[in-house]
Amino acid sequence: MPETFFITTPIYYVNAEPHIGHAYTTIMADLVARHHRQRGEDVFFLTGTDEHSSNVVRLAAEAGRTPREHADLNAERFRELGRVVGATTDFFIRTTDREHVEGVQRVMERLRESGDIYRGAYAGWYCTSCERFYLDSELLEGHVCPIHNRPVDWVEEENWFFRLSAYSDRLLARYDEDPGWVLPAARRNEARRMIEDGLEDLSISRAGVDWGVRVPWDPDQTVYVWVDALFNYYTALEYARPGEDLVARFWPPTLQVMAKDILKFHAVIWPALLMAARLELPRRLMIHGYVLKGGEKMSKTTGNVVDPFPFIGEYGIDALRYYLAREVRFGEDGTFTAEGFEARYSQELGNELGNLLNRVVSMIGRYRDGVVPTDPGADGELAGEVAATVEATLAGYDRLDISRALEDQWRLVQRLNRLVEQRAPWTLAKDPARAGELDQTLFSLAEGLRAAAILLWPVIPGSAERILASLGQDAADVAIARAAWGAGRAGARVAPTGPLFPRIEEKVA
RNA sequence: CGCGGGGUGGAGCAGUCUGGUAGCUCGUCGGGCUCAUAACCCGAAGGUCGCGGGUUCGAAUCCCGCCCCCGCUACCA
Repeated sequence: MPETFFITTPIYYVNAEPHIGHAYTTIMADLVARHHRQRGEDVFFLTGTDEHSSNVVRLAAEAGRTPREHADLNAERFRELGRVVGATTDFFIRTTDREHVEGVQRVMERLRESGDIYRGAYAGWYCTSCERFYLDSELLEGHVCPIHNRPVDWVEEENWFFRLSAYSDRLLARYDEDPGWVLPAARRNEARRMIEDGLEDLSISRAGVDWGVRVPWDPDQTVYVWVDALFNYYTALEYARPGEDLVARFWPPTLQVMAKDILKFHAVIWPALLMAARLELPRRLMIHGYVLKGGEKMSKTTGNVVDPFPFIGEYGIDALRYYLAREVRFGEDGTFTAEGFEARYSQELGNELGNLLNRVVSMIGRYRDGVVPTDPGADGELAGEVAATVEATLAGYDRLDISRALEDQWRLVQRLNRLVEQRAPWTLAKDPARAGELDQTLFSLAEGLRAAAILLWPVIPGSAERILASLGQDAADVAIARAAWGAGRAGARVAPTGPLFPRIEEKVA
């Protein structure tokens, strides 16, 4: 049985406009998912949309729609985003799915059995946009929400509470037993600090909200949206493939990817809820940074939101995947600039990688009638470098330092360009006595490029497949094992192709 | 106030955990090559690593203090 690998993105809030940040999260998760598929693992990649909360009801009403219509419309936009960025998602969950709703209700019963659910009174100022209570001291003059600048409501209600405070020790123990549980370390420390500073019990239901999951034993209450949302990771497995027990096969998540703004929900509340429900905790959480625009957080207010769609239309999805993976160090904030994007596209993808394929295929065509020479077996040094790059790739993905893995892979690409200059095949070709050297050089170039394509496949899948096809290799077989020196199809016939990353004159604003 | 991140040649970054010649990409300047998407390769110039103290034979890296920027608040990954 192959190892299983269950990876998730957060579910995206339907009220949001899909922007490059969502694309980034999905793309990074997809890189990891694809990489593990290359290793031959049994991968399940989950994403979806978060559709409940009174806020959805309000916005839907403002748009003259029912909540359902509103959610349907926007969920589709996120589904579309996933398609456009090339995400190999296995299932797209919507929290309004009937099966999810029922799943959450079953989970609520499990939580209740823990004995850590109790009924409590809550009175305070509540902002429906924030979905949270405020202290008097936190509010602006006249009881106005400091975030939304809207009046808050005085709410007195009986809610169901989760005894989160009782889980501090167990949570800290989890952190201690595996320092790599939450990555990167800075985020782990931050989460730990939240726990050490003391946890308050969590209200996990709301009264008077219709658009949500009913608390099974108290239909007047609906489940707090975050509890509803978090358990998507579990409920999805219950019904993603009817007739199959994916829970048994995939639970718990091997890796959960998310941005730093939802650290507390995933690194504190979520594991506590799982403990209460007697479910295994995720093996690892990866908290990534923000894609900044001009060094600032993107915001609709300041109008600096980057819409990924035009860039994808102009340059192709591989270019965006490559740029984000390379430019933004996984785990840290990074900056998106049109100039940087164009620079990496033309310099690295076009000039270095695309042109490398072009010149290699062209030389094999010109000097060897399009047939890759068989391995003369004398390029041990290059073979070693390829092997080292494979190792660096595996290690990089294991540490989730994907930017680093990509840098290492790129060094191989650059090494191959250098090899062309060093060996100067055009000179070798003029001297029949050096035919052996020429064979060796052309084989090594084709072989190195073939390995690079396989290693780069998670990041630039379409382009990698084109490279393999152009080299006369099976583009469908991208198993990491095939990146080994000499593992390709022998005596392959190359097929010239158009430029992989054509030069582009127009610029996308 | 508190929590977190950051300040490294013109620009953008790595290196800081595990002290020991400061590295990468772009840009600039000079040279080479001609297989290739006017692409590729080689070389050079350019940095007192935010400021001040301390530890040390030795500090970008460890310790103390200070300054500045950013996030934690938003439609939002």
